[in-house]
Amino acid sequence: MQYDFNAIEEKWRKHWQENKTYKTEEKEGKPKYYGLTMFPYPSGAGLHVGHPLGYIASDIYARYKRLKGFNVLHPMGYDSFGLPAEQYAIQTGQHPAITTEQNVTRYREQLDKIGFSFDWDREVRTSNPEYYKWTQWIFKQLFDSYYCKDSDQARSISELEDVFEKEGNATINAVHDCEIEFSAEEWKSFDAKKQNDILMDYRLTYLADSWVNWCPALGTVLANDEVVNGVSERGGHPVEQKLMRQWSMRITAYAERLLQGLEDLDWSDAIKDIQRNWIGKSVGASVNFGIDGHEGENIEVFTTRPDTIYGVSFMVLAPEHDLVEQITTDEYKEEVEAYKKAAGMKSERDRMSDVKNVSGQFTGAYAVHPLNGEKIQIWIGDYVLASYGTGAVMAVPCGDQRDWDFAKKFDIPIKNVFENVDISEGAYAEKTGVITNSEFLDGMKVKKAIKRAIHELEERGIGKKQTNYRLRDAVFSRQRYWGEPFPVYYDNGVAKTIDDQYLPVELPEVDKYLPTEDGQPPLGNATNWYWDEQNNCLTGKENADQSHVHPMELNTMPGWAGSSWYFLRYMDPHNEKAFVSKEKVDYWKNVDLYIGGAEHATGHLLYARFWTMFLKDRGYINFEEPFQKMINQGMILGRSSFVYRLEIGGKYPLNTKDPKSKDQVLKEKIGYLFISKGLIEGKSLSEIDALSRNILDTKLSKIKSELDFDVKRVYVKKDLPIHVDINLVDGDTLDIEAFKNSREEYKNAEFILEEEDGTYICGHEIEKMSKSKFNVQTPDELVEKYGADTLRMYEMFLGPLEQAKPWDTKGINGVHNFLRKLWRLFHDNDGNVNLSEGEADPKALKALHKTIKKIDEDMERYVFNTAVSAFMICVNELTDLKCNNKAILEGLTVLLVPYAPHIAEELWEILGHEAGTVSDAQFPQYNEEYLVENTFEYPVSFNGKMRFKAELPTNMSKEDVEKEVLAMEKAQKYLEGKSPKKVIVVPGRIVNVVV
RNA sequence: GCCCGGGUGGCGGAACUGGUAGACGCGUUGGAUUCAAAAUCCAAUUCUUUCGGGAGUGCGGGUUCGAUUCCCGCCCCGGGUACCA
Repeated sequence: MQYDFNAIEEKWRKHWQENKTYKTEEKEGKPKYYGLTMFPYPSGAGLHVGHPLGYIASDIYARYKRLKGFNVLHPMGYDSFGLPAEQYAIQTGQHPAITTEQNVTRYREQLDKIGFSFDWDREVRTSNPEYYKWTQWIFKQLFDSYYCKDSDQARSISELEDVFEKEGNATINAVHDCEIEFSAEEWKSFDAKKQNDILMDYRLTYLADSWVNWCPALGTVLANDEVVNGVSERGGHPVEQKLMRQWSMRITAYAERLLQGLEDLDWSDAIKDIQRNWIGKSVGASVNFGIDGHEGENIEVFTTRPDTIYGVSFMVLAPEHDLVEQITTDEYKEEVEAYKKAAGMKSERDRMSDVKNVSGQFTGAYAVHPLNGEKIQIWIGDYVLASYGTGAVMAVPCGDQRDWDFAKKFDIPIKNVFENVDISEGAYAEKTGVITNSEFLDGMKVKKAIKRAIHELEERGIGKKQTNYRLRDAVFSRQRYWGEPFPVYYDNGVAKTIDDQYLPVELPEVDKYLPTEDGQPPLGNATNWYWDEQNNCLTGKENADQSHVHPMELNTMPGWAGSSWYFLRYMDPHNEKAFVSKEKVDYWKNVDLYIGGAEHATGHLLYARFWTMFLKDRGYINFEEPFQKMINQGMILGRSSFVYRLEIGGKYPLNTKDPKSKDQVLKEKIGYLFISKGLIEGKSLSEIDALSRNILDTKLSKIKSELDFDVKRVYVKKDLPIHVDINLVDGDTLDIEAFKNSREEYKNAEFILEEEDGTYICGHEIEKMSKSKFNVQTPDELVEKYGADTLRMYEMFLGPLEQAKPWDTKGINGVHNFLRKLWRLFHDNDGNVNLSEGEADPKALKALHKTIKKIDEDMERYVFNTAVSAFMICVNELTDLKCNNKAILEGLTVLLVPYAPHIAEELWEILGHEAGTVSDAQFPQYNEEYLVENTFEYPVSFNGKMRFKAELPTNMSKEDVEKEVLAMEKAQKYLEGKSPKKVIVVPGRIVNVVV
């Protein structure tokens, strides 16, 4: 029998499904392994070959761990709330749930074909009410918590209320936005609304007004990168800044822990760095500067260099700073207003890209240096951002390049506080050196001076040590339909959460998915979207006038809500009493290996860490990092093909009016003309025109009679590359007939072909895979043609997992041939099973054990491509040895299970084992004895150049090796009669002779 | 600008701590088998050469008996980030 992969793979897929081979077990005495891949958003386009890359690696690892005797949890699910389905719903009216269901079905079909060992009984979908019930529940937990800085953890908000009740808020050390201080008595005297408002300032998820990019035409808020030049990227509608009351997550409370936690994670440095930058910790001091003539007013600045405080020569406020209006003198009012206006006109993007142009405006006011009492000018400048720190800086031009540029531009004196440092050409920003001209800091090194300065500032009550983070609280509201509804209603403006027993609050039906006419989010269209406090159910607007009926929250949660905790649900997916049981989460703990794209570095991967820390604080789980080790798979790039369309134009008699529209007519009449790549490569337009002359003239003469205007001739304007579907191209050769049939307008297209062989050659380029580039390779066709085992191995063989690489099917034959060669080891020339029993050949044993060792090492290093090579080498060697020994082939079969599970099952059965049991076989034990060599072939180098090889016993001493080698005839030749200066012998490695 | 990652044959890539550069696969060329094809097998394949050799891991230098690997300077590509005080 030939290697019939179709039959084999179908057989085993069915077997695995029917026997639930990959059901997760928690057998006693076995260690646990939790392997996870980022779950996909089920888009309409289906999977392309890039998707399974990470899944295959993850599957290989999970299967490997299983063979190594682990209880393995390897689940899969769908991140099924999201924009594309909603967009589609807006266009077609089809409910996003239906679209999602269809897409999930398609994904599942595709995934099933690749032979993954997922335990599908544990599938989760974030859009399922049974799932988002618990997303809502976690939201409520956050709502009912505050962050206590003393114990450095989240605690119940009721504890906080107790404290308020007893002591007010003066003693409490919590993360909050509360601007007032109150006593216990005052607290008790506040009405419920006021108390709720205050608690809101402490909650870990809270309502606050935040500035957003509001697009009235789209009825939604846009992310910064969706706004281009002040208009929406999609559609070009105007965007305005608007204050909106929205839910936020107090992730900033966790800034330090999110930063410190990175230390112990086995993630790539790239991702850690991105998170570190995002959190953006800077340590320094806040300092208060008085304002001349404004008693009691202060400018608070944040600086990381308090040691340079004597180098301050001016102050800069952000143009939006609150104090600007108050302190600007009459003399400068006009200029300051003008500057503010100009700065306001600039988009953030403009301000970013315009780094070199320094601008600013003097306010006429002076600050008072808190240490030496000097008067210093106060300026405004748009290089100072209102949103970072205090929106004001003390400018130290000798130590900061931006301040230096500013001082130079406006002729402000620069004071040097660094000993023996020249600052005539630029600022000195290094954190080394000795401070001078700074009174009590003179002669101190920077580090010491910083400490001393802070000490002094604190002593004199003008400043304090402070740490700043760039990280902002995360907005948690979306003006969308297809997301988790908030379990929240508003009783006279006070947000209240719905009791746990009535969760989930299910997403209501709406008749359209757009915002309402008065700009409310889509949920404003729902008929039953009021909460009846008395009957604990949703009800309609008609009951809204009853005192116990209140409007529901109209926003929904963002995409990252469901994905922030999904890894926990897999442990206990059907639990109706808890998001996960204590028992399950204590068993499986965090994810041992997480595989996914690097693009989620500041989104999902940060939020999931935040929620995990929070859930730990509240005692639901006992670890605080979700993903212990992570690998980010690189993107698989597509190979796009291009055809080159000739853009034509006409030469008209003089005085012809409106040649453009006549060109258009010509274009339509003449139709599409494509030219092969070989004819335009490196050619000028006039050369191309000359090549096309014949066909153009013929064409023109044919249609001339149909024209109602005169044309002298037709010429080539340019050659326009157009993406062509890669399915119509073989290598670079276009299937012209198929291309013509692919689109109505190409039916009558004409082609200028290669002169040599009359083919049409396409151009190509490596790009991101996307539908619009017609370069998407789906796994399905490859599975059909070569089988899943081949696809799995080929995707791994392509190169290191983390690296981006172009997809090219050219090499897939090689992997497929390998599997066929493996098959032949078990069969004779007629295709009958042919195995031998008994002792194995030592050479075969060596081949096998070398491979065991290599696979083991590669798996421990998470290197998959070289493992495939190792299998190939092994099969090549066994083929050369004509080895059909059962014991050897058995070992090889088990080794291969993670990579090619279908053929491994089949061969396992052929070897006489119970069907379907190879996944739980034991990984072969490596035995070093088989690899012991008696001799080693020493490469002999002269002056570092390898000249010849010398086979010598491995146990020979250094001295003897030297003697033997030098005595050799070949050595004499390279010595040229001289005696060697030095001979280096590294036993078992190399001999190097220095002449 | 700053911070990461990378640059090795025609192509994907290998070489774990400095020790035979180019494993493995693709492609290409030649051959065997076959009526023929598919499949399979064998051989060659970094460049250059006067067939002795010479050069060679982005470029220039250095350390070393020996450098793809370590150090210094530069160039190019990919990703992240951005007046962060």
